[in-house]
Amino acid sequence: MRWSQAFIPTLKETPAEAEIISHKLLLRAGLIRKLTGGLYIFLPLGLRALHKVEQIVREEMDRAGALEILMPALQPPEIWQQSGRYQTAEGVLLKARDRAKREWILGPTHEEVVTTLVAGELSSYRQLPKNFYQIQTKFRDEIRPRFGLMRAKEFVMKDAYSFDVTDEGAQISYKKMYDAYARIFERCGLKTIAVEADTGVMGGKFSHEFMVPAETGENEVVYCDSCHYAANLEKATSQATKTDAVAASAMPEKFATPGVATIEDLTKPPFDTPATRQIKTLVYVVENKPVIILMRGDHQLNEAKLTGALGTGTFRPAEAEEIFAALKAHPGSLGAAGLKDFQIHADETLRGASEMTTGANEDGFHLRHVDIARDFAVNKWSDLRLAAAGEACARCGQPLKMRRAIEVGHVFKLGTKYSEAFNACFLDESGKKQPAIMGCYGIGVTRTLQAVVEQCNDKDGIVWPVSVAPYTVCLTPLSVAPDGAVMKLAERLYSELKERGVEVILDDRDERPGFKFKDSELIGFPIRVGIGEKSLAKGEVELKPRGGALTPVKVEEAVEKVLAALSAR
RNA sequence: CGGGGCGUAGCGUAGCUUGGUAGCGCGCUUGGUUCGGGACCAAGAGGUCGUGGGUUCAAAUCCCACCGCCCCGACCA
Repeated sequence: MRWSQAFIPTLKETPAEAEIISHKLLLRAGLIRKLTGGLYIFLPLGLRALHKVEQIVREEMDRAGALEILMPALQPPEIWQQSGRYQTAEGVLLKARDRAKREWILGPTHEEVVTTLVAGELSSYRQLPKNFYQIQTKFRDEIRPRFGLMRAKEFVMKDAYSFDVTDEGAQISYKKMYDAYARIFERCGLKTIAVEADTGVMGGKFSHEFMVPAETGENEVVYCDSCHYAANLEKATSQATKTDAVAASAMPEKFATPGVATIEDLTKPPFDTPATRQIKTLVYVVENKPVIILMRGDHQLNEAKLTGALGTGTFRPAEAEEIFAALKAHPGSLGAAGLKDFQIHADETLRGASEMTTGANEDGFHLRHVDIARDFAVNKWSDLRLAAAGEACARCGQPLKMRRAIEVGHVFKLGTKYSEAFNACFLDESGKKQPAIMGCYGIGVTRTLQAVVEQCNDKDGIVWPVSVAPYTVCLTPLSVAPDGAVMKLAERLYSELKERGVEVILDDRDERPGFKFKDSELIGFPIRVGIGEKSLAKGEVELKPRGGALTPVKVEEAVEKVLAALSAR
């Protein structure tokens, strides 16, 4: 490609819309432009990089034995009714109507479609396992699109769906995808960590997310350096540090705490009760009934875990009026001592605790000398707390760490939820009908692209890995007079590199050297070859890897040196 | 949806408090000089000041409503 013929609108200044480095660079380097919130146009360079990521994904999926198909983005609502997700996923569904006012769904994911396909086509165990994938635009009615391609209303996703005869088979399919994902992200030049994840509305059995560590990530990852345990904060566990039982507990005693409304307030004089010796009483409305949740004062409730403990996701924190109606007290003075007519869920950490302080269920009063076992009618004990950095790893006991990360991929073991809903069954060896055991596997392709930029940049711009760079080599003649020796050599190298299969761009613009250098560094081509009169006088050109040192190379060796430099990166 | 911020030329912005001519930088056009790290000089083109309403002799500026964008929270690849 000749730069003068291309469309590469680089920007010296950052548009106000961008907040994080990758978004700024995607705009400044002329890779994308915004149409409106959450919708982006891929310009030529951006599209080339996107295609590179897609191709890596495709090659690794094929290598793992998955079969590429393409399903419609437009889907009939009936199949969403059939899976039950017309209601449960309603929040993310973008809908459209045709001329007959019939409703359509712009596909946010394709479990329903692919399972319908399989239900009609596969009927024998001999045909399994199968894994179908596609690379396609997905639509989601995001509550808040953000950070350019990171979270958009429309994005390119690779989604794969595996169908197996047995649980063990499904496990193997899952492992294949897990391994393929690790290869894909590695080939994209990304450092990722695979973490245990919550299955959320997908309704699966277990899952892993592939995370790119980044301060700007929207996820919190909890990990352990010594045993390699890593999990999404939603899913993470830590050792239940038992609350010390203090012997010879007196009977509960009510005491006045005027104006005390928080755990924090009680830790101050004159009360001086540490948060670890307080019981936090939360009220949730679960399927229209109030449920009481007890946490230790220094712990936070993890709603993902609560979903698991309750067996339902339809709950919300109760409003202050609802709480008062149920307990005759306001938040800040709540307590569950002596309550009998409520479901009470408590976090494991509180098991056996005594000498605790909690609300008295009377505004302005608390109770001390509370003993969980003696004074509370706990219906269910579960792990409900949000893990925190510094707590002991549940596996090895070492302190856990926490960091932010970008989720670029997610593998799920789904089970038979969809195969049962769509009757995607097969006959096994004994002629018995069985639902296929499914897995589903997603990669945010556009997000992965941005994650690469987020991870690979310096003060001058993007530093593309060779594997996803829009062009790998930028030829920079410092003078473009067509009859000059510099441009003649540039043209010759341009042809030779193209012949050798190198994706090369020739900066034939009549611009000053500094201007061209800045542009090539902003865009981040892995190798730049500078061709100028000074070095040419010595029979040399200048090979400059992005972010590396400039090395003079002999003209006649230039092509080989470029190829060597590319394969070394 | 709740909270915060912002809409002025393609991009970045000043002006708004205290109403009266819309300014600067980048980019763009033309000419010239430059030519190894985002050159310089000169002359230009380009603006319904987000939209609608109100106040006023007069509104980018004051008031109201709406729309859009960005950030923080709930959602996810």
